[in-house]
Amino acid sequence: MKLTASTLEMALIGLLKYKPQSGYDLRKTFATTAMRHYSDSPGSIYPALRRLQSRGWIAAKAPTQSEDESRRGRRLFRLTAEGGSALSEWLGLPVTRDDAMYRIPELMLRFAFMDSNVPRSTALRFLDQFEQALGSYAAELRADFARMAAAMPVNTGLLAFQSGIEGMQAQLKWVRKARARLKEKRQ
Amino acid sequence: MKLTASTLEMALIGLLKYKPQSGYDLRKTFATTAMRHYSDSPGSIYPALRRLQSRGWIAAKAPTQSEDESRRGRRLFRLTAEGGSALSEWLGLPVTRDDAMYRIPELMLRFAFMDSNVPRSTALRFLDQFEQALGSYAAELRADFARMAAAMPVNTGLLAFQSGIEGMQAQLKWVRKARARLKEKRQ
DNA sequence: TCCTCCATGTAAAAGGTTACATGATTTG
DNA sequence: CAAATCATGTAACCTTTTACATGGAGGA
Repeated sequence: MKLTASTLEMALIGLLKYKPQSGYDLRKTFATTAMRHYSDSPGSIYPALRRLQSRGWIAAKAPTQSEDESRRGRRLFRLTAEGGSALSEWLGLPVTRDDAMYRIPELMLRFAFMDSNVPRSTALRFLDQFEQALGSYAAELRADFARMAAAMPVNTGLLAFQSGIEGMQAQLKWVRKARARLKEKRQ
Repeated sequence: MKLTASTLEMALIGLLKYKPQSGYDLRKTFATTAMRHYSDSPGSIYPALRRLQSRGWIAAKAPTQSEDESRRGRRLFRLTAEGGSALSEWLGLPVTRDDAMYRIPELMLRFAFMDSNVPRSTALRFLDQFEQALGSYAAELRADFARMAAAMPVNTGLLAFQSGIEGMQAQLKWVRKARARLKEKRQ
């Protein structure tokens, strides 16, 4: 079995955990909601659903029904037990420095799906690790900035670089606020 | 001729405009500097250089030399006149709402390369258009947020969404500061 | 000569985009 | 039933990732 799944696949898994849906439903979600960064093209969704199905993570809603397998028309998918485990495992993965450097969107997707899928402690650990990873990244960025300012007399280049730094600082600020929020409402 | 080029290709073009370099030099830049978000794998760089060469945007440094074409070893590439035009055109492209929603990294790459390649007025127009696009995007995000807060009782989901909003606000703040910087130093 | 970097080449697989095709279902 | 819309399928192409292969240059 494949050990890694694409971000699109995990987005599908998370949405199907919420409730069984058709490929078309999922496409509409990607097309019209805050998840619009994921492709809503049939050429990405339907093949992804096939992969997930052949991996055993999702299944057609009523697998025992005697319907013709090759029929067309609306087909609901649901998450299997294996798919649920895969989701939980993915949500509980440690946050690495590389994640914070290259995969922020995936991290935010993970965090978004944590509610009602993993205990709050997992979300809090995620935020702690995220903060640490961002701190480590910040050190690297400062070194880069020094090297860059020395080597190139490039105005817009330095400004573009600063945009990255400020984005990271905003992310760091968010992490701290999010943690405070999660702790405060001790449900 | 292809009308669009990948972001990696434009990154290569911009670096080659700065000075002629070998594929290995470019790989090292991607591996060790602030441009590390671009792939430094040989499987992406060398094929990309081939594509640019066959498109006429770059050429081997001394094209008239009688060297064996199929030799290995270090080979410098330089930007051609066509490549320079393609770069200028790309830098001068208008900033759309879709750019601000889906292609921030490419926008920042464009801005980084503007210095010494296009007049300052182009950079200022870029920032104006970027600000307007971000404002349009912000309206959409607010609508999303309202719909989302009503539809889902998801804590971490809403928090993740806020991270996106705050990132956009940080970007907006940066745009204004960058414009002030560019205007102040009236070189 | 041997070893170690430097530097480029390439094949296979995976995933996404675009564009088109086609089967169902609803509505007038 | 005709038209529009819902819903899925798929083929061609492109780029990237991964992994491995190969050639050149310099030092011990």
